[in-house]
Amino acid sequence: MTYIISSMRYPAEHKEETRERIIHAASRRFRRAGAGVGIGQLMKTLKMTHGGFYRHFKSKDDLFEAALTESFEEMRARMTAAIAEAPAGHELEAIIETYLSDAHCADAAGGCPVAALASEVARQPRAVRAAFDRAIQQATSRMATFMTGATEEERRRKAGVLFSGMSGTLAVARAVSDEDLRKRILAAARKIYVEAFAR
Amino acid sequence: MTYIISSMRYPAEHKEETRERIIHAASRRFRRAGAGVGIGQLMKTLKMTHGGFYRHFKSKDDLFEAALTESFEEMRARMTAAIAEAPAGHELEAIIETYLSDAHCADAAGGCPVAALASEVARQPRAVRAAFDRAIQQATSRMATFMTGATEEERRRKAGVLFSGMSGTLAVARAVSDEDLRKRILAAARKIYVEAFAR
DNA sequence: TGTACATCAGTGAACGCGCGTTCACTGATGTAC
DNA sequence: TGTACATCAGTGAACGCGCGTTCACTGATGTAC
Repeated sequence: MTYIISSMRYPAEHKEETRERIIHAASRRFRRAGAGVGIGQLMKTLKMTHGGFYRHFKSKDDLFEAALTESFEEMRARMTAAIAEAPAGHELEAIIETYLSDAHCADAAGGCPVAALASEVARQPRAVRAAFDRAIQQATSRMATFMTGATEEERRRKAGVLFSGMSGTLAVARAVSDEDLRKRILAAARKIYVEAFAR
Repeated sequence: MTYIISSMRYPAEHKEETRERIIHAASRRFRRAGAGVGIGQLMKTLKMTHGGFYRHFKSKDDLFEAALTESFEEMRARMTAAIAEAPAGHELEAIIETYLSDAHCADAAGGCPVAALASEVARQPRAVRAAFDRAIQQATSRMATFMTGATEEERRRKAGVLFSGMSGTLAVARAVSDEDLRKRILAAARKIYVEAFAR
């Protein structure tokens, strides 16, 4: 297969880099504005034209799937950072406080894809939803390591409820138009979730 | 104002009935397929043409707001029925079991608008979001009457967290493609929420 | 080193389509006399 | 009771627009010799 690689006109990284730039921009755009974002608009922000898009993805759904997966990875990295900064034994508290922070609420583009897109994912084709399954299970497993509970199964179940619950609270807080109500929703949830899961 | 009423060519109920039929169909469609549903498609299901739509609503946003409000009312009625059937003292349990039932999960069109539309409401114009605020507060107040807690404020806060949390869990369960995973998510949430709030 | 050539990421016109909204109209109805 | 008229809910053509996707092309690049 060496001859295929050696016949490439551009360095192997070039195309891959463009692909990554598209995915990255898309992952932010989709989270901010929903799955209805157009490919034309998206490529324009990258100073490219829409035609080139199809050198990288076979369809918009294909991109959506890649962008969704990247969003989960990005979220995972954010949470890893929050956990790293937390005092030992307070990791779950840090997860809850970070996830339900006013900052995360204000930053849908850089935030959790579940809070931003869950109801739209339900209407996407199978491949996208299968990617969602995998990402959700991975995130839940990870969170389970910080939960209390006698069995792995119990910790996983608690983590799943906490995660999906927090995503709903964040989605509701974002939908609300009154600034004060939004802050109260988040504050109440932080308090109750910390008491229920991290004590 | 009698002369205005007496000058109407159709009985006063006729126009109002059509308006209600549009809102009702829209509230189901939006919940099932999202805010992107077209007015043409919608009117076709009512065996009407798109042009007539504007005799009843000044814009699509106007309809969306009305449909959202109706969805909340419908949900409220469903919950009232579930509560009425519950043994005394088990009302909150009934709310949780009904909300997180497999049946509710499978019926987005007839279910909770928060689970179906929260992330899309965040991108809607102010008027729609203001209607969402009102509906959420009303639903939370209602739910608070079944919560334990020393003060009204505490009961309200708990109700808000439970409600937004359950809506997130339902949204995630719907996004998931694996039937088994979906059922496990719902079952875990029913168990944990009942233990945490209804015991 | 210099030149001819092949590759292919990206361009931009074009496609068919459905969107939200407007508007001149139709025709069933109720009212006036 | 019968007829002329006014109302207005609903029709359907038309508008400008943006969508996802295709495709002939351009032109910068690396390779071959």
